[in-house]
Amino acid sequence: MTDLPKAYNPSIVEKKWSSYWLSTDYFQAKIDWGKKRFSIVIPPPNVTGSLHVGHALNNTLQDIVVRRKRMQGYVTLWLPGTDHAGIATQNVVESQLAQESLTRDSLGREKFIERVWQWKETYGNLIINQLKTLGCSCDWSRERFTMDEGCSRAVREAFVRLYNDGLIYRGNYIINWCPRCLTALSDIEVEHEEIEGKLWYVKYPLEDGSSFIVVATTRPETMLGDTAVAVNPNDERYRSYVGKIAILPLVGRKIPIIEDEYVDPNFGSGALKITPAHDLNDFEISQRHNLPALNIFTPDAKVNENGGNYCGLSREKAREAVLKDLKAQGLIEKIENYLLSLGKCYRCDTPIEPYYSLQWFVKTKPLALEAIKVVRDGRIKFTPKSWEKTYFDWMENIKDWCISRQIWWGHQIPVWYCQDCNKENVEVEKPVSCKFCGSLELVQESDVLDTWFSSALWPFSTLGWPEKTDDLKYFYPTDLLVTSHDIIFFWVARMVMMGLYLLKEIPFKEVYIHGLIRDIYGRKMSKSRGNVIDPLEIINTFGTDALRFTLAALSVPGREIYLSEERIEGYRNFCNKIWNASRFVLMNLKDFSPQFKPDPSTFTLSDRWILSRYAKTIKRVNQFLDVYRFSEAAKTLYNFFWDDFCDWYIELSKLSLYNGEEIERRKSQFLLTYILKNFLKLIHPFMPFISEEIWQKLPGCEGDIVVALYPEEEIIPMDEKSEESMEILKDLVTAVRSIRSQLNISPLRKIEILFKAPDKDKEALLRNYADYISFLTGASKIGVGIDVVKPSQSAISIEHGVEIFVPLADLVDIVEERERIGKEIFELKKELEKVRKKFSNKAFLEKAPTNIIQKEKNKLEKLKEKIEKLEQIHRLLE
RNA sequence: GGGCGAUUAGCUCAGUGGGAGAGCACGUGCCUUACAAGCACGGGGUCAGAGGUUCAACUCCUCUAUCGCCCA
Repeated sequence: MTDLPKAYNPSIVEKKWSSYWLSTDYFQAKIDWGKKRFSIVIPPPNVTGSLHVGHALNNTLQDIVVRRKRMQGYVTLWLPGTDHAGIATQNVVESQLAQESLTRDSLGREKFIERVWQWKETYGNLIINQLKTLGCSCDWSRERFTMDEGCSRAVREAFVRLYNDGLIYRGNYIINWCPRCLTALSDIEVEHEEIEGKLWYVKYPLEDGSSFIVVATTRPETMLGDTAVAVNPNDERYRSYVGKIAILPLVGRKIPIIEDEYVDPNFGSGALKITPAHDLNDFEISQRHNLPALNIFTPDAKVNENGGNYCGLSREKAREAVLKDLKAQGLIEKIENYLLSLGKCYRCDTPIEPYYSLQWFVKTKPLALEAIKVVRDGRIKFTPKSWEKTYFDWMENIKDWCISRQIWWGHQIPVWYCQDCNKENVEVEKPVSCKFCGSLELVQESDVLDTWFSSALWPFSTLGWPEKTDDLKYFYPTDLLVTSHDIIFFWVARMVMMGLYLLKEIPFKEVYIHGLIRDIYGRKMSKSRGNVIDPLEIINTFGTDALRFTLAALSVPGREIYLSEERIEGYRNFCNKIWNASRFVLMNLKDFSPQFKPDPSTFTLSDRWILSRYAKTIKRVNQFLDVYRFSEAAKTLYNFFWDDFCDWYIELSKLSLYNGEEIERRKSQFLLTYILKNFLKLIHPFMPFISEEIWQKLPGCEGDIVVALYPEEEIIPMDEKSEESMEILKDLVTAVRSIRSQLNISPLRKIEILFKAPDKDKEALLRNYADYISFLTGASKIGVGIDVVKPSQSAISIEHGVEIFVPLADLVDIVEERERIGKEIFELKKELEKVRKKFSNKAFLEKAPTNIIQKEKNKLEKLKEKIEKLEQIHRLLE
């Protein structure tokens, strides 16, 4: 007897194998120039906190790919690591400080950064441990961090090269400023939200006192920084105003009225107030007309000294005050409701302030050209392909990338300003003296780089670049990147640009884009909504394998994932099913010898059938995984195991295990073990733990499943004939069971069944496998023949032309039975009518392919035959 | 405003130019010596709407409606 418990207990099993695997070197990629290799780098999770279920999805999919490749014999590298996540991490550490009534300024830059490193140690380790809990088979000996020494060196090297090639510059521009994070952001770090706002029409008096010009604005408070009013040159209404001077209300500044093509005459009043320091479009117009840019806000978005009386007010208060004063002076003409798009910081949700300031930029157009080309050429392939369009659209309209951040946590920009000659020294390592004037007075740029700058180098900085390491030579370019569509611009696109620019080589050959996880209402998961699913909680409740399998089963390309606990529970039950089926097999291996090889000529129909089903399963699973159709692969495995193996094969194997000859029993033991063993290998990438656990218990399974050979299309042939015969038997069994169920016959009551076969073949099949049927239907006696006569009182059914009679003198209600058969005839006739209609259509016979016509003909014949038989019986019941 | 995706059983979702599927939920009967986290049987859908292409449309095309996402 086996000592397996009745229910699968994941937690013990998972801990055991997790630590066992880590004690081996299976996950370490050892360079072997003679072998094919597969490499992939992890999208490094942010060290801001713990993993969420989105990470679980991302890493499960990677692990499925990686484990299969490893089992297929590739030298497989999955390189793990974490991301320093500049602003986000700085924010969480700052709120931690706030709880101790500290601020980063009170601590000072150096102490603060120390604190962040402490945070990184804690949460970086937590994340790595969570990945291990999830079963990720990463090469932990190669773990990296975006701010470790090597990655930092790579960042400086990349910066210097870009700078020397003129692709990095510093300049005064309008950038997106977060008044809470107190830093510049790039365009894509701003999230736009449609809000209901207002459009205020404000009268600006003309200097000559003749009249007013009315401007329309959604942000009246910014008028404090206006330096012009612009109209469209073709706008007849304002022709006479152009060249005149307006007096800025509340401020009294004299500002010119200019003309510019940008102005849309149909928007608002057709006259646009120009605030160069706080609006991108205004800034561009101001550049064309040499207008000054007047900054009216402090970094935390309060009005500064340029705002006169309003100085010190927040943006919101300033708006109220300005409107109140304008109204008092009768300068508001009208107010309209208006839908406007409000930019918010992607890290803290604070409304962004367009801000004129001195920042560092990457000139992206030249980089984008190459990056577009490699995807067009198919050198990089997206799955699903539709994301390529998104990629192109963005790349083709790319804007320069603001990379400087006014925060402390990150890679400090490798630029040293000479205090004597004011020139920029841009170097990989800190220079001793100014290379222009020899001065020793050098001060490093205090800004740090955008987090995504270092992420862009991840696929090669982690392999040793800029050194020409063996790792880099062997593993670069990587084979695959698995990520979600929300960071195609942030990360994927930039890795392509940087890889091509710095290494003249793509960073990866394929990109698989999976969906985002949402809750059952389709909402994004977020901590503030309180709808996050904690993967560790799920793992505690249902087990890691159940979670992994669920995530894979829900991963349909191009679709978001709606996750619910019910679904996970269902796959937990599947784990239990695997467990118990294995338990059954193990319980029946008493005299099993792994050396025993059965003679295939002793295989019965169900043996040949399950082997054929198994062969198809291997083929389909491999085909689906090759194109990243995780859900189809998962479903194939699920259906094979539960529906074919458990529901039919195991049941039928009981015949030979319990009642068969020794040779037959041994044959069944062999096949049960064989199928189970190979199924475990097939499912191992999805369910690493339970598969390893059972593998280790099964006799004849050598070594560890982690490195067992993944089943490929085998020598085992598909056997359509056996599948067909088995289908017939299954349908007949179901028909009899259905009779039992409908007539409420107790499962304990033995019944007699008579089969009237339509031909010799079916007669032979039924005679040969009558034991299957009696076992599966609980029949005590089975009669088979071509000229069986329906017993007077019996339930009847017809499947595959076989008439099934279950004599039940006391149980069949003739009236009810007549009614039931009448109903079935009616349904069949409806079906028949549909098929007949096809044949009455001449064009169908002329144009449809012959195999389809044949198929329809068969269908027609079968329907006719079945109806005829049923009608006969129907008449008999009168 | 531009682009993308979705609309299939009560719920969550697969699927395919030629017989509408799964899981969960539901109903009925079963503690059948692997499994009640189970077994058996069953009910349930004008495949969003309209038009078109085709011998044939849930599937391809167009439009409409609703929902979601991205970009400006």
